[in-house]
Amino acid sequence: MTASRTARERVRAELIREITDIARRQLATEGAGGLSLRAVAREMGMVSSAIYRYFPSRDDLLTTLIIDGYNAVGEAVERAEAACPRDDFTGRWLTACHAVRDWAVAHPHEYALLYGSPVPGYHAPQDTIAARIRDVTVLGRIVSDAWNAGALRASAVEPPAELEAEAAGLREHMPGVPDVIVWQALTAWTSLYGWLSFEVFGQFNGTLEDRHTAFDHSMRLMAATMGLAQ
Amino acid sequence: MTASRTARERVRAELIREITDIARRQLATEGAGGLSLRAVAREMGMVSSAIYRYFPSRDDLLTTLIIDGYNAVGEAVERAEAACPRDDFTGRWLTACHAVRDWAVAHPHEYALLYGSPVPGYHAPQDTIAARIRDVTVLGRIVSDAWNAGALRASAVEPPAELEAEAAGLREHMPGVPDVIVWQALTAWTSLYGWLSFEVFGQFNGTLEDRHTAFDHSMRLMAATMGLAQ
DNA sequence: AAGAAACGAGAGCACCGCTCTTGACGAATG
DNA sequence: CATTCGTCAAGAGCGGTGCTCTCGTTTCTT
Repeated sequence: MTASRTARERVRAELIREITDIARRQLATEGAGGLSLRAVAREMGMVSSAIYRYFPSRDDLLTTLIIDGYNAVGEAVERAEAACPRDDFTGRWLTACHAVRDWAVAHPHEYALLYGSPVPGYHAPQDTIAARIRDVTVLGRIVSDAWNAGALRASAVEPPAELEAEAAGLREHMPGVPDVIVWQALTAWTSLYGWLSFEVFGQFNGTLEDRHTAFDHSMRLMAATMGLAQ
Repeated sequence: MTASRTARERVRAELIREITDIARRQLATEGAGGLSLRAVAREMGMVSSAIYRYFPSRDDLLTTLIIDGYNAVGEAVERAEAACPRDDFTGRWLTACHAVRDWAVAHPHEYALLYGSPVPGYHAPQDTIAARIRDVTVLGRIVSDAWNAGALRASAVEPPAELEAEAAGLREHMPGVPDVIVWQALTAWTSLYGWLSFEVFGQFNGTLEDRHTAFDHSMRLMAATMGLAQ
C-alpha cells in the first residue's frame, strides 16, 4: 500500500531502534539486572515515562532483546556452518560448536539472558521460542545429514522403551534419524551448553586457562558420543 | 573458653538463623532477584534498618545463602553416593548424578543462584569456592576409584599436547588418573550440569516430558564417554 | 479546517538498598 | 550500688527503580 510510511511512523521506528540499541549496550555492560528504563531514557534525553509510548513495560523490552539475541547466535552458527564442506560432519559439528562459543564468550550478558537463570518475574512469551530454534536446527541437520550418509554409529547404550514417545518431538529437528541417535544428539547438545554456561558464568575461573583448546577437545569427545567417527 | 555464650550472643545467633531461613524461603518462592531485605524485615516484624546489624549488606546475605546451597547439594550427593557398593562405578556415577538432579529440581531457585547467571552486581567472595567443591570431589573420587580398579577405558580421542599443563589443576580431584581420563571426566561433568541448567531453566518445556528417564539415559551415555564400561 | 490519535513532560505512587541519628536497654566495671 | 559503654530497634531520609496518570502540544486523518 503506502510504501513510504508517514513521518511519524518513520521516527517512531527509528526511536524504537535507538531504544533497543541503548538497552543492548546497557545489557552488555551492566547485565540484565542493570538494565533500567530510566537510564535508557536519560541517555536519550527523554523523560522516563516517554519510553512507555514505545515499550509498554520493561519485560517487553527484554523480550525484544531476547529475540534479537537468539537470532544473533542463530545467524552466527548458521553462517559458520554453511562454510564447511558438506560431507565433513565432524568439521561441521566442531565449527558450529565454536561458533556458539565464540558468540557466547563475546556476549556473556546476552548469553546469560538466553541460557542462564530466568529473569525474576519475567515469563517468556511464545515469540521467543520461535527464534530460539535456529541453532538447534543447524545442529539437527548435521546429525540428520551424517546419519543419512551412514557416518553415524549407534552407541552400545540403548535408550529404554519408555522414551519411545518422547523422541518424536526432538526428531523434528533431525528427520529420518532413529531414536538411539536422537538421544545421543540431545546429550551432545546439553553438553555443549553445559560447557558454555560453566565458562561464561565463571565456574572455570582458576582451574582452566586454555579454554578454547579444552572446549575443542571436549566437543570432539561429544562428537564421538554422538556417534561420529573420530 | 566460654562454652555457654552470653545471652546476647545467643539471641543474636538465633536472629541470624531466622533471617537466613526467611531469606531462603523468599529465595525459593521469588528467586534471587526478588529477595528483599525489607521484605525479610517485614516478615520478622522488624524495621528494615535493623537487619543491617546482622548482615552488613544484601550481598553478605546472598553469600550465606550460596554457601548453604553448595553445602546442601554437596551433602545430598555425598550421602547418596556413599550408600552405593564401592565397586559398582557406573551405579555410583548414576546415583550421584540423580542426587544432584533431585536437589536441583527440588530447589530450582537455589540451583539458579549457584549455577545460573551471576547475580548482577554481586561478586562471589573466596568463602564460596571452598564449599563449591564438595560435589566435584565426590564425582572425582568415582573416576579415581574406577581408574585404579581398571574399570575405565581411555577414549580413542587423544587430548592435544597443549592441554598437558592444564590437566594438573583438575587432577587434584582425581589423583592418579591420566590426562585422557581427566578430560573425559570434565566433559561428563559439564554435560551433567548442562542438562540440569536446561531442565531447571525451562529449555525442555514443551519438548521433553519424561525428564527423569531421559536424564538417566543421557548420564549412561556420559558414563560411556567417561570410559566406564556400560 | 476540525476531530482524533499520538506524543513529551511532569508529578506522583510504592518499592528497593543503604546510611545516619536517636533514644532505650543490658552488661561489665568502678 | 552507680556509672559507663556497647548493642540494639526504630525512624527519617537519600537516590534509585518500574509504572501510572494527567496535561498541553503536535501530527495525522477525514
